[in-house]
Amino acid sequence: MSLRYALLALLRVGPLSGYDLQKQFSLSVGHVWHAPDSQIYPELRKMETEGLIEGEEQTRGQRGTRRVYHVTDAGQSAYAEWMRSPLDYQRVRDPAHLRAAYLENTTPEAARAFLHGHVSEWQSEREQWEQELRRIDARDNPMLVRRLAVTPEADHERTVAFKRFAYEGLVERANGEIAWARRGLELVDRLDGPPDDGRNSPPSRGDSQA
Amino acid sequence: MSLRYALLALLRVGPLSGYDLQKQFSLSVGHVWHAPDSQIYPELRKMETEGLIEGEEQTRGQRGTRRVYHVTDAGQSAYAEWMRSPLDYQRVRDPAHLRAAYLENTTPEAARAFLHGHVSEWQSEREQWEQELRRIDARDNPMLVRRLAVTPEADHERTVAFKRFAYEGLVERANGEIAWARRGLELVDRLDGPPDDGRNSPPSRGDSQA
DNA sequence: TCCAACATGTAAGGTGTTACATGATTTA
DNA sequence: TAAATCATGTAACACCTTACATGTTGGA
Repeated sequence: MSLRYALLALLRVGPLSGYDLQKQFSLSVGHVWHAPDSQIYPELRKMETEGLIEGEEQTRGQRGTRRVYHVTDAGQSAYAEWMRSPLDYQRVRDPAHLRAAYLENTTPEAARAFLHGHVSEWQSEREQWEQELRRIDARDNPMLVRRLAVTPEADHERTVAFKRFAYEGLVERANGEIAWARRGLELVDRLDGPPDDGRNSPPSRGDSQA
Repeated sequence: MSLRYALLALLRVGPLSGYDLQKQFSLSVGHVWHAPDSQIYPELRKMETEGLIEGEEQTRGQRGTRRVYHVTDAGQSAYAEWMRSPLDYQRVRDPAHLRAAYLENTTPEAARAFLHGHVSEWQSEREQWEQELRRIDARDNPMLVRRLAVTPEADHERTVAFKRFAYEGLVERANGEIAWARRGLELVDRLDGPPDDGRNSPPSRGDSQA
C-alpha cells in the first residue's frame, strides 16, 4: 500500500509523467522502494480514478503523447493522513534468517556459499546507499534539487536531515547484516574446520538425516 | 517460495499434520517466517501433488480425520538443492525507511509518533527473539527437542549453534532499528525543539508545501 | 452441555514479478 | 538509418492477507 504514497511524495514536488516516475524508482527512491513500470502505470491510472492525482495529456513531437500527473487536494490530504497514520508492520518473513536457522542441514561449503552471498548482497546494497548519501551531501540528485527549490530556505536543513537519516539507517542495517554473516563464516570454520584449500578435505559433515 | 522449504525443514524432523505445522508457524518458526493456516493447507496439497511429501489420512475418534505428511525422497532432494542454491534477494521495499525519508513533510508530533512506533514494534519483536534464544539454550522447544532426538550426538552442537546464530542476527537487527529510531527522535528534538509537554507550544513546523 | 482445542479448508482481493507488446522521437 | 531513449501499457502467474465456513473431539 506504500507505492501510491511513494508516488505522491514524488509528485508533490511537481508534475511528472509515469515515465519520469519510473526513472526515479530505478534511481533515487528505488534505493528505498522498488517498483517496476508495469506496476507504476496502472497504479497511476487507479490513483487518478480515485481522484488523488490528475493527468494531463501532452503532445510530444508529431504524434507522441505523454501523460503528466499532478497531485490534487484530495491527494495532498491522503498523503498527509498517511504521514499521520501508524505504519502497518508486516509479519516477519525472512528467507536469509530462515536458511541460517537450518544451516546444519547442509554442507560447510554450501553454508559458506550462502554466507558469502549474504555479505556481497549487502555490500552492494550498502554501496548504493552510501552513494546516495554522498549525492545528498553534494546536492547532486535532481529530485532533491527540485525539492529544495520549492521548499522555504528555513526548511532545507530538515529536508536534507531526514533524507540522511533514512539512508544512514539503511547503511547501518547493511553493516549489521555483513557483520552477522561474517560471524557465521567464523562459526562454520569453528564447527567444521577451515575452508578446503583444494589440497585436502576437512572431515565430511552436514546432510545428516533430519 | 520459501514457505515450502520452511515446511520441509519441519517435516524432515518427523511426520506432522497441517494443524501441527500451523502451530509451529505461530510459535517457533513463526519468529522467522510467518504463514497463516489458509496458506499452509493448500501449499501442503500442492507439495503432495508435486511429490515432495506424502499424506496419510488418520482417523481421530469416531469420525474425525487428520492428514499426516512425511517427506519423500524427492522432497529430501528438493530441500537439499534449495540449501545449496543461492538465495534470491528481493528488491528493497521498506515502508519505514520510505516514510523516514519524507518526515519533513509532516508535523514533529507525527514524526515522533512514527519513531516511537518503530521503537516499540522492534522492541516487541526483539522480546520474541530473545525468548526464543532462551528457549534454545534451555532446550525448551518441542521442535528442537524432537530434532535433537533424531540427530547424532556429534551434530547437536552444530544444530543448536545455527539456531542461535539465526536468532542472534534478528536480535541485533532489532537493536539496530531501535537505535536508529532513537537517533531519529533526537533529530526531531534538535530540529523542532523538545516535545510539547502540554503547557507551551514549540514553533509550528511541518506540512510545508512540497 | 458447553467450550477450548483439533482439524481443514474456500473465496476474494491486493501486491508484486516476469515476460511480452507496441510505437514515437531524438541523436549520432 | 540505426540505436538509444521516450512512452505506455497488458497478461499470466505467484504470493500473501483477511474473512468466511464447517465440523469433530476431549475435558470440565
